[in-house]
Amino acid sequence: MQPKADKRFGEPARDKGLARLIDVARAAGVSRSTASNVFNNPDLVRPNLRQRVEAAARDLGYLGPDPKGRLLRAGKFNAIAVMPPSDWGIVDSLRNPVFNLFLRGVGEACDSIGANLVIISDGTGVDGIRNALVDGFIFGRVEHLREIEPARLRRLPFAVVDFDPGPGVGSVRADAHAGGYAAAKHLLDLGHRRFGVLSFLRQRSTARFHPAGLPRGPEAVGMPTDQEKYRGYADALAEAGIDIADVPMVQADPWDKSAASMLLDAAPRATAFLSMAVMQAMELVAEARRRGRSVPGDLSVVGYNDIPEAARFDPPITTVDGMVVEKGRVAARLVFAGGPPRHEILQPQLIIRGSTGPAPA
Amino acid sequence: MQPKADKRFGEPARDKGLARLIDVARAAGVSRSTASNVFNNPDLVRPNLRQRVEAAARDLGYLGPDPKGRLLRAGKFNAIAVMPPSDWGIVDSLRNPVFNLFLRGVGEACDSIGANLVIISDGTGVDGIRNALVDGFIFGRVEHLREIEPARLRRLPFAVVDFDPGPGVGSVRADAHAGGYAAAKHLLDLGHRRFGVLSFLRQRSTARFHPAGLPRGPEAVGMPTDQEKYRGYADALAEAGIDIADVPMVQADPWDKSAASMLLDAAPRATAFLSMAVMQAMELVAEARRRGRSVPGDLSVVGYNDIPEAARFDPPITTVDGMVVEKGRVAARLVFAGGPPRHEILQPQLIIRGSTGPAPA
DNA sequence: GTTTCATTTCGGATCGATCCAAGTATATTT
DNA sequence: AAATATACTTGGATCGATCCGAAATGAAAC
Repeated sequence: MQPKADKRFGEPARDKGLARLIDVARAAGVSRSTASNVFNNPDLVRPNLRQRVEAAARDLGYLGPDPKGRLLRAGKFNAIAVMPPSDWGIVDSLRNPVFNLFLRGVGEACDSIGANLVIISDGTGVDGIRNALVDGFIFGRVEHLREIEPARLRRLPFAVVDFDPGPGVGSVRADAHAGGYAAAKHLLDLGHRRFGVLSFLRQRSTARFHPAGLPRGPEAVGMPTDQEKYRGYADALAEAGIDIADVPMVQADPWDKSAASMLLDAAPRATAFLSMAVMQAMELVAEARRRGRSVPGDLSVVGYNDIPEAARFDPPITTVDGMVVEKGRVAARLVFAGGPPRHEILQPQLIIRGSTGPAPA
Repeated sequence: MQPKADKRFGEPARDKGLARLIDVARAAGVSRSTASNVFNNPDLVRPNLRQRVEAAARDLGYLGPDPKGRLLRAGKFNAIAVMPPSDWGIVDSLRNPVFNLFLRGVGEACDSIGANLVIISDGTGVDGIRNALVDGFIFGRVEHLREIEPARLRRLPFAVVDFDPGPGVGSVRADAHAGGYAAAKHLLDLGHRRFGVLSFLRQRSTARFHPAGLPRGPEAVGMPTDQEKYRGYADALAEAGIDIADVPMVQADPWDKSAASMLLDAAPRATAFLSMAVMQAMELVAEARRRGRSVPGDLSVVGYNDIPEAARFDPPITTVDGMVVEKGRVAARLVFAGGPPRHEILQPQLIIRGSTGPAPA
């Protein structure tokens, strides 16, 4: 993904025939400081001098102070970096609809203060962090402390999402347990008692079917947040006397289209499905309909995270708003705010739409 | 959109208690150059010295050369800027599904050479261009030459999309005429003879219905590319003896949901619809179905541009692949390549899916 | 016509690093 | 052991601007 950016050095402005501030100053017969002021504090310079400098600048084709030099003094980049998850590139970040939501949140905060948004190519690579020309970092998804170590060493403000790296670092997360709980509770309230679960796989591989619940160990249900969702499901089901270990589950990569099909085969009598991803939920609904089962008549599906497409889907998908946009906003604010690191926890909201209905009699 | 980013200057590293290269060098009892080499050309430094410098760096908590200083010498940012269309912010760029496609193309090129992608907040503002810490610019959508003038003055490589600013500037565009032509031709080949057109409005306002074709003047059919699509439609229809001036058209903002409804009312007998936006096409299909008309049985719809959602839609939308991702790729390559400005023209492809079928008998 | 005070202008120092020509230590050859 | 080749190190210059205290200018006051 990164054949080490070409290191040929840019030529100095002089050699390119470009005017520098000092050239303008000389041409106008004033000092560098005065010329600088013409561009940055015009009020301090008397009109006649100012005009002379401006004329000189025009003649030399000088547009204004070079950001490089200015930057060196100012020490501020007016930009914030988003680090894509470990093994992603820029494209993956842009393509993933949920991450896109997150970027939007960050972008909103950037827009509001006029800062630029930088997506780092070399994700969590040390070089990417060391050389990024930004005032702070946002880590889109982190699994290990060591991924954020270089940022801490650079002593730039940064924030981490969906991962609590301890007291020294700002972080935002959504209460995925509450989100999962709400999703399952909704289906229970509608009278459903036979469930199926669609979950992420941590590593890329083909879909797997688990006839009886959660295999043990950390690798089990995807990312830590997915494990929280799972426990949220489990707790809600438990209240209705259902042991989630008895609920069939398919684990699959989001791109794996066979997952929906596999789950419907595996849980032929289930009427309620909990999906940890809204894309998988849509795929499940589509597959169910292809098989002639009506949604939400015969079966109900709840997704997780709310992308715009879910609302346009036929039927519109009932899903949990995982507060992803808000997460981006908050993360950016944590970085811009400076100050002592804070930890924010957001509350997901269930959004009831058309993919869920009463359990069939 | 931009309350002028806070200009407080970052403090010098010294004052923050941060070590600089020179501090490390002093602590290790070597020259700055040698210390620099330890980080950049370790092979040049004998092991014992190197270890001394590394130890000193560790003791002082120095991670490596500060990108600011390095940058000043190197003159290269290893980043490329995307300028959102004039009145957009970062959020708008990320939200718009077609622009997102474009960003992906740019991102792909960035990933391949390990460069960062910067989305500029102050779109075409002069300051945004003047101060951006990037090696080149890509203008996502430009309507006036003056918008790119600051970039030209900065003498950084840049490329423009869907707009031909003349020989001096690199540009990429898709042949929208060909795309429009292909869309209309496809419907004609299927036997359709009664059409309706759904087009963009240039300015935000409520949907407008044009019972008889294109009003004159440049403001007529949205952006210049849309005018090309329109002429593409017109030329294809003309070959079948249909004057596009007789085809009902609704112009609307993409977000305006009333447009689909308005067009169906206005063209009750039409069986074929040409939409300049794929989102509008989906909305039109949805509305038609809501009215009990089958797609593609009773009527056919062709969109323009291919977003992933279109393929997942029920029915999958027949649309023109406007080569948006490729546009992004090419634009980025034009910028990275340097050399004399080139002008690339891409050929759109019709993608036949489920929203079009034979005209009803 | 000085003196006083506010307004402009100036030049040296600085931001943090890298390049480069020149100098010094080490290794090799004879 | 001296001469030469090679491998490391070094300090000065530089990248392009801004800051800041001091100097110069101009206006107002006496």
